Amino acid sequence: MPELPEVETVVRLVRPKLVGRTIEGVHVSWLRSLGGSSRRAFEAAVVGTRVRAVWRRAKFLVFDLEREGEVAGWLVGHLRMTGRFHVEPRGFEAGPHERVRLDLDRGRSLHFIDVRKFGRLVFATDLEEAFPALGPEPLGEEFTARSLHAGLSERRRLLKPLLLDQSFVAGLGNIYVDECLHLCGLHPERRSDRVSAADAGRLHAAIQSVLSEAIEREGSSFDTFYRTPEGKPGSYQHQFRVYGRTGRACRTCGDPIRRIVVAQRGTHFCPRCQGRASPRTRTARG
DNA sequence: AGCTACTCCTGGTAGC
DNA sequence: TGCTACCAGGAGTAGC
Repeated sequence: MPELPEVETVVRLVRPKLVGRTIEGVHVSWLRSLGGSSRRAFEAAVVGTRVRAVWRRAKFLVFDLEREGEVAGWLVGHLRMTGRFHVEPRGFEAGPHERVRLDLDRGRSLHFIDVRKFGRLVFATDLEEAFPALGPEPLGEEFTARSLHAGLSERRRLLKPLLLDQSFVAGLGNIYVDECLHLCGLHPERRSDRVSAADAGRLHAAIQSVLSEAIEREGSSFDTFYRTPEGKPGSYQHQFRVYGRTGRACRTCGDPIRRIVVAQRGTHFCPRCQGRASPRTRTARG
């Protein structure tokens, strides 16, 4: 599932191939990938524009578009579970899962490929409107141990669903949350307001080190879905401490990794290294 | 405020 | 072999 490290990898690899290119045509095979726009409106908005910049916010990819030097809007992409971007020579056969294709100058095309069709490539004239409420970037300066501890303290939620909440911190997903919680030794069902400042500091450090290392390794590929725009798998999956390791030995203590379901998400953790969940009493009815 | 359930989707796989 | 049933999961939404 593409999370921040995978999206960052895609942005870095696709940027040099897209910046400066003009969009000469579009081909849409799955209308809903456009997020509610019609083919005609999308085409009118995008064809003839030039890509000025490619960047990332949370798990969104953003292409700044200009027309005759003026801002013409933005293309906002989200890979969700199975989305991929590839830049290939014109005529490249991207297969049955291509949803949108942008034909570029200099004989190239950008392919948006998405098996499960949850991903989006949306044209926006207002960036603020295009994004949902997003918390700080976990690798940005705003996100500190202190701010994390303050945020945890003012909510009363279970750690795992809170860390998955993009309005709390933007960019983590199911895999990296499990990895971060194991690294800092916190149970996914610990209540957020019961995390000490010291533990929040460890969690903060864990988030930054897991994400940075995953970016260095170009993300994680453990099934056929995520590949870089060069078609290569990432390699962070070899570092997984808990994700997908149910029943196997914890790399720290040797006890078996357990899988439970928290907030409808498969959740992997070491019962010995990650302590106890907070008791559920008094959380539901106050 | 915070929880669960449901929705969108398809490929893979378990069970028969 | 071939069928059905079910699962994974990011994020939005509805309802309690």
